[in-house]
Amino acid sequence: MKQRAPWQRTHTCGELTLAHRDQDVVLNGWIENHRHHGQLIFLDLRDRYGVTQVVVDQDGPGTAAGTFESVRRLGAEDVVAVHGRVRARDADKVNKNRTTGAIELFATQVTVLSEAETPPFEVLDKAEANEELRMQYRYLDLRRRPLQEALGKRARFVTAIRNFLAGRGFLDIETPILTKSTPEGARDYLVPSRVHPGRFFALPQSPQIFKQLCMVAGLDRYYQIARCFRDEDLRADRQPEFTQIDLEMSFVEEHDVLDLVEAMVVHGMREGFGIELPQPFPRFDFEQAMERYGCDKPDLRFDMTLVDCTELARTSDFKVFRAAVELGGVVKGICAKGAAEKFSRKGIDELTAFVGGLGAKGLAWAKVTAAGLEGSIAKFYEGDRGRLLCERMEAEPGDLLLFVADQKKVVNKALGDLRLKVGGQLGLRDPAVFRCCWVLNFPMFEWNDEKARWQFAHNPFSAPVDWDIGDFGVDTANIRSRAYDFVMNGWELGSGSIRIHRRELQARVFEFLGITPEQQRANFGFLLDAYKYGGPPHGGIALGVDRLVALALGREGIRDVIAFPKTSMAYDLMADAPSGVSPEQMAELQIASTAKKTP
RNA sequence: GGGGGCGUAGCUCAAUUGGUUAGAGUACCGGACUGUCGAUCCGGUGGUUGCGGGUUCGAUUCCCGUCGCCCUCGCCA
Repeated sequence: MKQRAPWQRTHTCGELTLAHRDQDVVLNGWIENHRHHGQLIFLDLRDRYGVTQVVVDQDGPGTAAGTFESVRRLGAEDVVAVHGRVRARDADKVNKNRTTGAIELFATQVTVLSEAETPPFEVLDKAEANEELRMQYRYLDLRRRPLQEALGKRARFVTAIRNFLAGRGFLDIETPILTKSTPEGARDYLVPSRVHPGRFFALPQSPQIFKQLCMVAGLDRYYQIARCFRDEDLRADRQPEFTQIDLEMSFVEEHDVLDLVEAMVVHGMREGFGIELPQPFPRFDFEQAMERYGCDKPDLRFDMTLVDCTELARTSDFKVFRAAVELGGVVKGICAKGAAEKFSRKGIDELTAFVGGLGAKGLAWAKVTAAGLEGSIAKFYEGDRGRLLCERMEAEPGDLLLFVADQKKVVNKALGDLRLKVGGQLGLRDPAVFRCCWVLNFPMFEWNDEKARWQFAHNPFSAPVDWDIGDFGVDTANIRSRAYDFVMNGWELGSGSIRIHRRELQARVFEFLGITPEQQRANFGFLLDAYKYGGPPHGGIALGVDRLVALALGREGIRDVIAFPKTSMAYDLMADAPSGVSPEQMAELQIASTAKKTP
């Protein structure tokens, strides 16, 4: 039989019920609250599993001498062991808000395991404290239910993912944290090398190249819950270090990866959060997503798709529409079902200002009534013209129509964002509803105005849709890559591709982007070399765990699902990191700081 | 790097047009109380108004600078 010290718990603070009545038990936990009634004291004892009420009666049967006096001095967050007997409460004294509310622990002896100073903020779920303080004393904030629940479900989710992938033959393989800096992409976090003075490791922005080398190695199926590091400015959904479900498979095409990841996400969401995702996830071509939703990460919780009305506008009496078409632009609209009454003139003015901020010159609108259209474009769409427009927009009386006319890029951006805004105002973006989709065939390259050259739209290892493409310089903007994004509720949660697996093609891509053979050798030589010795066709994906968990739990940002996050200035308020180091350490590494202020 | 918001008691917040001794709730400390569960009642401690400077007879309030936190644009292949 297992040894148990006298103070150690027999049960947790979440599990005692009427089934345990009259049993002698020991609980360990933190004092969450205490209520004194003269000769009677109530303690709420908390651990990860719940809260149980402890009663200490000065003259109670079996109450050890001195117990009451010592308990009287206890306060919030003291850590104690309570010996006692489980007692059923009278019917009128049951606390229905707690799973343990039907019983209480009648204490015979209370041992103080650790005394606590008054905490800087109250460790109660309902107590408010600003985030700065909560981050500084993260270990106290972590005692509270919102964070404990987030970390608990996150762990369940990750375990489910591991089980899923392990069950399908994936190997969990660790890749280096100390690795090589590469010029493209995000800024690297650097680590100086002592034994190679003047040289630096970089922390990985992702395990990308190593997982591809795993494929060259014939490991066939790789996965890793991988920490990634990027030294860029932060947002609510970005931390300097974050976690990805990273995986790669050999001898596969897009549908193999997508099918597997879809099943994995469904499994993880179910096991981790009890969320059932509707399947299959729709798959959109990049172009199709842009046309219908105005963006490459559609929020499918509601419809309100962008409808092209360019042909109808071509012959319109409305000069703004006709002029846009004549200049090679497009006219598109969205139909907000039943929204006519929900948007006043002022509300529509606000929408106009909103799209104005996105580059649109204006917002044409009409409310659909049984008698026809009302609104800014009504007089140009009387009678049949109006009927045709409504038909095109699939609009019925009570609907609100919103149109933007401009160059395609502007229209898609303006209407795409407007769709999200109006959808939000109409309550169509329910945080308890989850809709996923895939977006495929992204452009391979995009033009960088600033640098006046083409650059990777996704990553330099994504294969072009046409394996045997001759010249990347011809019709560059229309070359598609075999890249795909996983999207949930308008959040990009994953990104991957079928990779280039032949040295010659990879080298040509680099060359097209102006990376010289010397630079290729210096930065990616080991990957190019590896392909000399037989690289299998392969592809994979990386999913952002922090964002996925935050979304599933309806949290505002990913700090709420990370145990020890950093501030938006990439600072750890609890550990005080980064910090200065001694001159000796600097000297040993043969580095010097040029910072104006020394920490 | 740019824009915006915030900073007052341990915590959450208030303080009129720039004007008396900067208040309230809560926490904390002391007292009363044998059925509370956000206990209640009585009393008390607690302030570099983030920091530095300026304007003023007088600054929490206005101005300049600075630090920190949050949001956001750029950035994040």
